[in-house]
This record gives sequence, structure tokens and C-alpha cells, in this order.
Amino acid sequence: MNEALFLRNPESSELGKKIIKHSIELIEKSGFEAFNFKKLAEEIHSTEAGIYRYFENKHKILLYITAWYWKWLEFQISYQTNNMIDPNAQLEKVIELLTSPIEDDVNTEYVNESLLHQIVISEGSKTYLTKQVGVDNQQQFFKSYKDLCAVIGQIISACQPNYKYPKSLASTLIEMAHFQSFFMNNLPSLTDFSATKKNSDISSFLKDLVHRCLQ
Amino acid sequence: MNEALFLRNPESSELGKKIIKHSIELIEKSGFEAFNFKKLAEEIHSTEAGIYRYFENKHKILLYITAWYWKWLEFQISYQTNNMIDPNAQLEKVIELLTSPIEDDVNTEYVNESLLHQIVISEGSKTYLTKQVGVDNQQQFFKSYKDLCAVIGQIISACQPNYKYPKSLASTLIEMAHFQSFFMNNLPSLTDFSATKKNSDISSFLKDLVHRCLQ
DNA sequence: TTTTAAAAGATAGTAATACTATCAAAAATA
DNA sequence: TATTTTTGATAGTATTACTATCTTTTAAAA
Repeated sequence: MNEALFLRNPESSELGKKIIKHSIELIEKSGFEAFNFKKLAEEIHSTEAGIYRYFENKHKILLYITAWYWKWLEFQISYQTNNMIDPNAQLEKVIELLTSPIEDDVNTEYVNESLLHQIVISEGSKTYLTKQVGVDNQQQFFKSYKDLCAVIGQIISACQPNYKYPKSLASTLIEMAHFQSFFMNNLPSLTDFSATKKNSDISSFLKDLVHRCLQ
Repeated sequence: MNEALFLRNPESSELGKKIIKHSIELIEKSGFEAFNFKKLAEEIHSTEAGIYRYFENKHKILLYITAWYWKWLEFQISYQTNNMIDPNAQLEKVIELLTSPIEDDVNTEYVNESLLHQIVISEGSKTYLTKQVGVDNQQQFFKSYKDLCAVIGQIISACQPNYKYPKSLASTLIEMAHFQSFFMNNLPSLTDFSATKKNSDISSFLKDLVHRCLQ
């Protein structure tokens, strides 16, 4: 993880891990706006000052957990497409991983990936939709997101070397996997999935989209 | 405009129009997070209490101005596609209107559409990415966004009646017109337009996308 | 033109948020 | 055992997001 995201590495202590674990739970439960260090401190039976020793502010926590998620997802993708030779099959797998509800990964004790996935859907855009996006980007806070996007862009180019917009299609896939999910559950008339509310419908939509774009 | 968005109609008085005009200027300049009623009051030489008589809180102002924008854009679309018979040409026009930088409309004295367009790009998603999205939706706060999406969905269906995802493709077009613009200017590696930084490139990308999806 | 009502201005105050500072206690390490 | 590092406890400040009240100005009705 990018060291500029924290003051003290949360992975290095029990308190740090509790901060991450309960930040994920609280943000998922009440939303990022309602989340603050006082509530978090109460939740983990510590103090506000204690949390400020790990993170400068709540925006850094959001940056940290979303960066964590993108890194984790990139690993899942490379792991699960490892033995595939056909880039088209790889791309289908990527779309499935982007759209399917995530089950909690038992290898990571203090991170609940299922909750984190929901946070990335509902709050993820808030990491970069700010006036500091330029400075934050210079400090490489979005590196893991950009890395994931680059990986997907490369698979797209492998499928169809002549396609002119591999990176934009990659970022479109990531963003739409999340936005269509949010819309389906909260503003259903913006989607074609209001009847079923199935994640597999989003998957079909995106697979159809890339298939037509790259054929 | 939806009457539940305000306490007193800002269009009905000089003070109300000043609130809208300067809200747009301030939010565009410093971002929605830094925007507050105290700064706005100073800007228009009025008082905080005065603004609270028009809007309950700053979130309602953001909802108001974005709803205003979607209504205005829907009008532009219906006006500019009015005499077109070919739905494919209509859809191309829609994409151009979504992606091209907006010039200030002289018919609306207290709204600068160019600034408002930038706000919709950078802050628009924050209107619905909240925990209250359900209640806000019940109160019809997103009606003009959903109306616009429905109009575009209908054009898509007119182009290709067999296409299975007209609404999702419509919301994808709207969101991506904005996100690709934001990425191009702030996180350029997520797009294929970092060399030119031209809005017409986003337009080409989206036209290519719908063309392939609907052929 | 006077009366009355509505809108705006001025001022004050509160609860919550987002921090910073300090010092002592506990835990880990040398 | 001594020393450093981490945590806990407490206090305090500036800003934000409101609410309340009263007076002045403006506008509309009588």
C-alpha cells in the first residue's frame, strides 16, 4: 500500500486492523458522510486521537480501503485468468468478477470484501470527485485503480488490436459494473434490470457491449 | 421544478436568483465539499438565515441545480432533434450535446450553463450516491434525470427495436460522457484521449460504442 | 394613502464536526 | 531492568450546520 495514505501503517498493529475493519463496517452501514472518527473510536473502544495517529482524516481512510479493494481485485483477476489463453475468455471472467457479489475472502481476517465491494459501488467515486484530485493523483493515491484499468485495457487490446479505445472501454466497464448495480438497486428505471434485480443481468449487458465493440 | 426541493421558490425573487447564480459559481470554483451557506451569504451580501429560508441545506441546492440542468438539456435535445426523422441522427446529436462544452445560454440570466455543466460532471453523482437516495427518489428529486434517460432510451429503441438494454445503454451514455471528460482532464491514463484532450474524442468513442451496439 | 402582511436583514446562540495538544499509563523492545 | 514506542484519557479550538428572535424594509391590499 502507498505509504502516503497513512501516518502509521494500520497493518502493523491490532488497533490499526481494528480501524480498517470497523471503518468498512461503519461506512457500509451509515454511508461516508455520516462516518466520523468519533463514532469509529466509540465502536472500537479507543479514542479519536488514537485514530488520528493512523490516518490524517476520513478521506484518507476511504482512499486506503478503496485502493486496497482495487489491488485485491487485480490479484483475483490475475489469479483466475492465469490459465486462460483466450483473451475473450479472460475478458468475460473480468466482467464476472466486476459484477458478481463478492463473497468474504477468509484469507484476509480484518477486511470483509463483501462490505468493501458495496462501499466501492456507493462511495468509490467520491475518492476522486474532489478538488484535490490532481494533488492526490500526483501522490499516486489512485495507482491501484489505474493499474487495474491498464490490465483490463491490455486484455481488450489482446482481443482486438485494432480497437481504438481500450482504456476508455476498460474504465467504462469498471464504472458501469458499479453504477448499473447502484441504479438497479436504487434508481431502477435507469436500467433494464428492475424486474429481476440480478447481477448476472448486468454481466450479460456488459458482455454484450464488449462483444459488439470488439467483434 | 419539483416544489419539495426548496422552501421558497428561488425563481420568485431577486434574492432567490442570486442564491442560484452564486451557488453555481461557488460550487464550480471550490467544489461542493468546501461550499457552505456562510460563504454563499457573504458572496451575495445577505445572511445565512436568509438562504435557509429558500433551501433546507446545501444538498437540496445541488439537487435543485442538477435537476435544472437535466431539464434544460432535455429541452435542448428535443429542440435540436425536432426536425430529424432518422433516430440514428438523433442519437448522434444527443451524444454531441452530452459531450460538447456548453456555451452560456443567454435566455437564462441567472444560470451559467457552462459552469453548471462542469458541476454536473464533477459533483452530479453526489446527488444520488447517498444513503437517502431512496427517500429522495420517492420525493421525485431525480425525475428530470430519469426523464432524460427515458428519452434517450426511446431513441435507442427506435434505432434498434431488438436491442435488449436501451435504458442501461442510455444511462451509460450519460454517465460516460461525464466520467470520460472528468478522467481525461484529471486522471488521463484512464482514457485514450490524454494526448489531445478533445471533447470530440469522447464523442467519437461513444458514437462508435452505440453504433456497434445497435447495428 | 394608509394599513398590513410578507420578505429580508441583523444578531445571537447551540450542537456537532474536525481537528490539535498534552500528559500519563501500558506495552513492547533493547 | 531500562528505555522507547504505542495507546488512553482528557481538554480545548475553529468551523460547520443549523435554529430562533427581533427589527427593518419592501410590497400589496384596503
